[in-house]
Amino acid sequence: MKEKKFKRTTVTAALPYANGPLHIGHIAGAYLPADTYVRYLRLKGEDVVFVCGSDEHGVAITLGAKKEGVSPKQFVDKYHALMKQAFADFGISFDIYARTSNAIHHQTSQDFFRTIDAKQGFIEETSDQYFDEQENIFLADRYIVGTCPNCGNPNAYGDQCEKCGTSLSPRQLINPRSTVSGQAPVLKATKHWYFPLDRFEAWLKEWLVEGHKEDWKVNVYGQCKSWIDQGLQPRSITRDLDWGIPVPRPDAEGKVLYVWFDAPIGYISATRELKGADWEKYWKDPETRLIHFIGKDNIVFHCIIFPCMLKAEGSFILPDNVPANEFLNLEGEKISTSRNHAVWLHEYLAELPGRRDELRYVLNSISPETKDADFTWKDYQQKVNSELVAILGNFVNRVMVLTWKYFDGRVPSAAELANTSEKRARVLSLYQQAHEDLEKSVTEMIAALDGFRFREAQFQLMNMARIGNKFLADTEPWKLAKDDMEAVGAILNYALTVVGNLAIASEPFLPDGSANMLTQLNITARHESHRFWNTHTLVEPVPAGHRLNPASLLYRNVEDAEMEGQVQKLKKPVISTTPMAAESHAPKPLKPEIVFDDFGKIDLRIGTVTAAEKMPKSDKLLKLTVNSGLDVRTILSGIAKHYTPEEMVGKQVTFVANLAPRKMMGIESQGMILMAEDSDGKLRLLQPHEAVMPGASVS
RNA sequence: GGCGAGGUAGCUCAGUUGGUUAGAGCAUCGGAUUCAUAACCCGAAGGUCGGCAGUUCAAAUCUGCUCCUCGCUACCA
Repeated sequence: MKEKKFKRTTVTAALPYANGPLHIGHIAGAYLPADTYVRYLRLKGEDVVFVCGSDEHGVAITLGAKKEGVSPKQFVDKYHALMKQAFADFGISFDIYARTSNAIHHQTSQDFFRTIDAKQGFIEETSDQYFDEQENIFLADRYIVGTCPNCGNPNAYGDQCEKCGTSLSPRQLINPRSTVSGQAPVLKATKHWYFPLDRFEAWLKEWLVEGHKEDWKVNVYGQCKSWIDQGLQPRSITRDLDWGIPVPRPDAEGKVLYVWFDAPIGYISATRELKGADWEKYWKDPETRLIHFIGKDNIVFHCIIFPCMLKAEGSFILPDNVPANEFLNLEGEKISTSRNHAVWLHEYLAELPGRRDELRYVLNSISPETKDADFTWKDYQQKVNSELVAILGNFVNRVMVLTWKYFDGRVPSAAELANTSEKRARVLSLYQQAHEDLEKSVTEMIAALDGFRFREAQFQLMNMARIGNKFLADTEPWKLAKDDMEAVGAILNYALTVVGNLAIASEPFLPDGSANMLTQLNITARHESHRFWNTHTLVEPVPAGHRLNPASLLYRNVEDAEMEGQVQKLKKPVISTTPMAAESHAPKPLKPEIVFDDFGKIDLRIGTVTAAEKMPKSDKLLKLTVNSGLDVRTILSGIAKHYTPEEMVGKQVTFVANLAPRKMMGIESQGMILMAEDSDGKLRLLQPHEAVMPGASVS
């Protein structure tokens, strides 16, 4: 694609869902790269608006509120405040952090809906859906469980059975029940509106598949293309719920917009809230460049569905790029809120105060730009100590200390280093080399920023400090100080120039360190900064004769003791301190009461697994041969993700012996192995405390 | 199961038309140095480029198969 000239840029960062605090995965995925990019654009002097806000609608909010015993409004108020504060404390420089429960957002979303409705209409469709009479809500698929018609798993979800992997619809479940109340739901007719995504297929092929083949990241493009190639279906955009944005139609009483429909419009309403009457040019002027920063789980929505919505509305511009990141793991495992396996942003800020740049630096240097990345505290400590402290911090410090030592804190003049001596000639040539290397790094850093390659950009920043260190080591001003102070002055003058350029260059990555450097240098450098970012060349922000402030350390080493606590916290995530995690730990609701006779019908036995193999073509099923004491039977169990066939052999298992046989993948399963399911979905065998005879009954 | 993205030195990653001894930073080891937060600077060592097979004079790079990780698979937000 040809490089297009834009007048301004609208940058969005994914709206975080207001049901829990932020963790480092969120930051690394969207907010840090977005913030870095926006800071860069601002420094260039571009007209940029950076919007974000809390996503506060949806069923999960209403359920979360119920669990905490508060209203949805109170619930989102709490998490909105928490997230807004954490972002602010961390220094993410949103121009506005809005929220989707604001009136202006409701109005914007309804206007958006009305326009599309008037222009080309939505598809209306009435269907029977499960309804929880006790809670008075319609149940989304994930909130219905029942017995899987395929494998007999009694806890299959309405969309899929996690045991056998079969895709289901709620209607297929046997004995469905609501996960909210535990009650059996009833079928109730309800009308919904669907967005005709299928009508945009041809347009998407042109705009996205052809138009963004080259300039979008390969992971983003690949997934979009695959989605489009599979064919698109109309998508429901309304829900039966009393929390959300009312559907603006007279015949839509009690309906709200589906949260996925209103959430991205939140970017628009946030801009409206911020800019007032001036907002439209950030969304409707073709000379505005729209960039969405998101995590990979949001790709399809931001690259396909939202653009189609914008296109359908008709007056909006489309995203120019969607630099989605992959995921961040923590100490080799997925970040999990339910197991409290996470580093929470607000906790980090409280427990490691004054270390904002450190987290930015580490997260940026492992940024999951092309594949999932792993955050470890050991790596954090190492990167801070041996890069941020040892290379950048140390360079700045030694230049400052040298200047104070030899020139009493006054910037020495850059005397002409004529070839009057061999030593001076050498310094001159080292200077020329350093300058050339520095210019190259600056050019590459800015090119990387333009290409959303923030890891690379930050590496080039550090490279500038490396070049500075080498320059000092090569010129050895502390030796020249014995007989040629003019040369020392010239060397330090240049070294201070490098520090000044580092102060300017580090602002998008390390805002605190940047400010600290400017303070030490006693400059503001606004004009030079603008020049630096626009011309891609070194500037001279520190004039000779200028008085410096006293030297102070930029960064401190992270001591082992500081890491101890963090590592320990992850090792024993017994009870979480965060409300969100505590709530996810809550066991499933109690099922309806039964009488003893109901229980007595079930014949539970202990058996021994004599053979086990993986079912071919199945991800989840193991085929077990079980000696039940009475017979030897084949039982299929959806535990392949949790146990290998090898480890199953010889194990005693508890199983339902009188369950009607069921055929799965062509093989009959004669029973069902009992498993305990942890909050993270992990399955563990139920075994007798000590070995018993096969066939022993369980009661 | 289908689709998408990844699998390159201990760690984080480069390697865009297939072509000399596969690169960088950090870590490790050795050396040098003392202005500096035992920091910096120089040097060395370290990789069967996930595996197998194929195309080719030549493959990390192309083709097929296969293994591993993550995501999507359409009403969980």
